[in-house]
Amino acid sequence: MPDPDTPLDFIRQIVADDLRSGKTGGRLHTRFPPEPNGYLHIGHAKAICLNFGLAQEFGGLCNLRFDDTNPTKEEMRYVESIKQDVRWLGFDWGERLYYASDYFEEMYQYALHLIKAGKAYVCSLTPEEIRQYRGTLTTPGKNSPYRERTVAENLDLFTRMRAGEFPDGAHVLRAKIDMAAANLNLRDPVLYRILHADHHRTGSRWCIYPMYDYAHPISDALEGITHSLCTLEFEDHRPLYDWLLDNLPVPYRPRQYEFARLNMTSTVLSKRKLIQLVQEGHVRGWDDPRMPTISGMRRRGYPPEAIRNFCDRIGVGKKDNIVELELLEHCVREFLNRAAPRVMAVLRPLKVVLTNYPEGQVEYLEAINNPEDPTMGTRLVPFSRVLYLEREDFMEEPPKKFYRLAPDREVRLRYAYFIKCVEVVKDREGNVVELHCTYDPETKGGYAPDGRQVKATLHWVSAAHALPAEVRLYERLLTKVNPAEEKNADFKSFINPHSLMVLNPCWVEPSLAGAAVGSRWQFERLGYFCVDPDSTDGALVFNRTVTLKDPWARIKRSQLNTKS
RNA sequence: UGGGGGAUCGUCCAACGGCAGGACAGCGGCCUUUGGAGUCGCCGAUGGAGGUUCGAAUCCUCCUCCCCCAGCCA
Repeated sequence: MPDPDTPLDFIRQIVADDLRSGKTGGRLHTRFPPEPNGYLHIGHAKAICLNFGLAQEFGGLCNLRFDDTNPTKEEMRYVESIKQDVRWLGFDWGERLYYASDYFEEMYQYALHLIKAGKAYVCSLTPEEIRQYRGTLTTPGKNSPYRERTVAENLDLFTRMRAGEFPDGAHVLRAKIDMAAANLNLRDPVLYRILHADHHRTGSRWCIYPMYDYAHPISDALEGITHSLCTLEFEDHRPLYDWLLDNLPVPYRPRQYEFARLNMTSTVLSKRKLIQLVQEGHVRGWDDPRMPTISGMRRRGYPPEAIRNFCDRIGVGKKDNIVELELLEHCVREFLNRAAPRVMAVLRPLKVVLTNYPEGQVEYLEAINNPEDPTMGTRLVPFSRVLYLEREDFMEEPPKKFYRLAPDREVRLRYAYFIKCVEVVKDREGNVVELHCTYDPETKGGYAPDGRQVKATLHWVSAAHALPAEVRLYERLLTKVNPAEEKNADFKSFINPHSLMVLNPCWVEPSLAGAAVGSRWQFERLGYFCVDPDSTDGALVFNRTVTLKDPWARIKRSQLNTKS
């Protein structure tokens, strides 16, 4: 049971009340019902955490059920990716993996029941005619001319629909409710359509397929779902959900509750738009680290713990929302700060020669793997005469508040020595290509015996020992914070042309040799990085998961702003 | 203009007739061998108008604004 001190969202409130009152026989049973027609994204993660989380918290069960009622859009590969993503997020459906298609026969029998009760009929209007007969938001619809077919005729036609006697679109089965209902969903909704299409699970066994509105309440009832949670746009469908359960001899009576779907800044979460990004090549695939998909986030290095924590923090309500991406990034940093070992890597190398360091000498310096967790131990990092430093860590004419290396200035190299820049080497165009520095042998380990201080500590790698790597940096995929706000514009015009930057070669410390694909590291002072599956034996590829918080970047920005 | 929902700091979520609180973001201090992390502080909201009440974000009335619905998609 949940901690009595933390406030419950409205769904948990309902569940707690129902459990207390015995309304559901003391049972909680939820389900996560994705359609296998695309990859799961962070919005699904919210639903997954809600449904599975509820079951965990209240001692209930949560099923994984594929809502596979439209064979023209669904594929087995999506089923597999969805299972993998749910599992990766840390949830377990036990033996309760179901498919709406498992219930096709029961659904068919229930349809027969409705027909016999005079509550469903076969309609032979064309799709276009059905639309016209439906009326509009403000005007009632008209009864279909086929509405009064006899039970016998309906039974005959529906049986023959199943038998494959008719082409796609020739007939549909409709519920007989009320063509004048203010709620369009009640204007004799279509229950079954003819689709001569192979289904990824039932093959060619069926050529009529149930609609979502018909299949969902039956699936829920068959599985004994107590609380059927869905998003707000289905609120209008609840009267139909209830109508079907009231008119069918189902073994259980579930209830539907609706919550607000997740929106995030600088992000699109509609399947249509995501599939467009993939198919038109705006990203490298469903698992592109810039994608808000679970697989994209996994590849990017977002830990499942962080995603779950994010879902806890955003809460569950009924009002439209747009959560700032920064909150997700905060959750990622928070987890990785505790979990990710630290290493040194130089993304934009600037060669530095320590002119007074003995040629050919190598020292192994002890470095702490994670200051947040001493049990993670230490490692040895090689140090020698020629190093790479981060280009950004040197400025020939340092502005105010720039504390890093500059001509004649002394800084500390992490775990190593104080060094001082004595000469700047440039090419013919005047670009800085190399620095000559001296080191102070008295400062080994990074402390000066005379007590003198430096303002900055820089990361570095030894040129002779470092491993080459490719590093991919990611920025927001979209340039608009709230893409949905721009109603008249194509979201693709907001695609950030600089969302991916590939850096190569970068140099990483040798301890990273053989780092496992998917392993997550903090590159000191730069951010968190994750080994990409594109890595090969000889060349590591890293994705930047998220940067560290960077006050200097902020100062730079404000200095730029005040100048302009 | 039909029906269904929803409005609390910039953002997300609390407060369930009794001091509007937390988180993220932003800003500032302390600390620091990561300008990281940590830590302290500041900024900052009940859509509007009436009413009920000793007392209203919460109850009532009216108004305003936002979202969803006219697939044989889910």
